[in-house]
Amino acid sequence: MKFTVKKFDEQTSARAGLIETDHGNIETPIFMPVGTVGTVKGVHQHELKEEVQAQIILGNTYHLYLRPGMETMEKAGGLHRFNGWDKPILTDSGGYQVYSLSARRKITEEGVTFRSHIDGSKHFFTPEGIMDIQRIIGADFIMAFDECTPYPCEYKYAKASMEMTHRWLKRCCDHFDNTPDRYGYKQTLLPIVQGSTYKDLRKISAETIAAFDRPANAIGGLSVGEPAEEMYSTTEIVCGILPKDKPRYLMGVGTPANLLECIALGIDMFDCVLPTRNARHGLLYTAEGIINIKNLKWKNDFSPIDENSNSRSSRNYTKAYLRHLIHSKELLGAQIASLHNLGFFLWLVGQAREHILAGTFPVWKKDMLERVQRRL
RNA sequence: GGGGGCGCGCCGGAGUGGGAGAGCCGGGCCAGACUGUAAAUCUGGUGCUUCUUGCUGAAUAGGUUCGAAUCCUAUCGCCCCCA
Repeated sequence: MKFTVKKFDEQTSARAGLIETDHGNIETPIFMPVGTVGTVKGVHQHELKEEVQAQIILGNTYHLYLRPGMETMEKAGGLHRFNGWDKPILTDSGGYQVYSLSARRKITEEGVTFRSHIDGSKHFFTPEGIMDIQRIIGADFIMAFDECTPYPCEYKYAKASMEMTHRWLKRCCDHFDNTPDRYGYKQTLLPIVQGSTYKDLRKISAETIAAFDRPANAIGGLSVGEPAEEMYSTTEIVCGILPKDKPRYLMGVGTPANLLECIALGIDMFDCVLPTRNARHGLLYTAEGIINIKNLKWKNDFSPIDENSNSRSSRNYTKAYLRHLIHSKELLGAQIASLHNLGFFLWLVGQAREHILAGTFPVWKKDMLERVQRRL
């Protein structure tokens, strides 16, 4: 993997860059659609490419390990071959499931035991094992095994958890560096900064992570319920420490406004389930504001869903029709809405990149920030 | 034509068979939530009102009773059986 910053914004910490991988290039800042179980819910791979213009998608270690399982993944020749996506893939390590499935797991220094949410069976994951699994999945970007702490989180717990995540990172790196790339293309390991919303912990964690000197770095433990201002101030501190010449990935973020603010703070990569989940629930993001397509006021609105969308279906189908589909729980509704939201998220980061390159980012961002938060 | 059964809130269902419930379970409808996906999920509201308050209310109209969704009469509607 190679990262080149094409341009630093003069007034903010935003940058436009290029990540080169064996599965193709990624222009940053970038939004990465989440495809937990090997599919971005409701969206075909060719639609991700041609309409959404996604450049990289996610998969999830915990979910893919449980189903279809590593035997199938290995026989398939990795996730790219399995799901037919030939561009880059990043897999989350299961660190988020340590948070989201907290009732079903037990953490020890050695690793985490999960009781499967599918059949209740027990599975023990170590940092080393998590590296092996992601190698087999064949992710271009492999995430370190961490603990994503909840919000709020007591200082004492946040500190102990962060220190354990750092020890796990050492184990991840050692094991990763002693195992070969699985399918003939380069795999890259990303460490994750933790420390909850405590500035001193975040500073320590960012310095510790930076010292590992990996090709890219991630920030975790945010977008777990903290106020947006906490997210921004924490991101700002961490970005001030993580090296400028390496990609910075803010995990699990976020809303269009979050993306704009965090791009300005120096984030290059984002992922979030919001555009796809909210699409299925009828919430649409547009450059003019947020639409709850289920609302009565769209019942007889026969204008296009979004005439400026990247997504062909958003230009061709009407609001009234999409409202009907979502109301009727028709699968096509979820598909159209997911395409729409992902198309918008990718358009938004693409525009951010163009304005950074053109030197017009701050002005554009100010205007867009106001627009995307409106309720239509 | 005769006999029997049943009628409540936007719809369906259960339940009750003199001491009310604007109650219960579905659904619809109206809103809200959702951030490295246990989520095509979850939460709230859905007679009127001055909305943490009162009021009206059990097909319709009467009646019995201290008190009726419940018992009686008539009418209307639906279902079943017999002719």
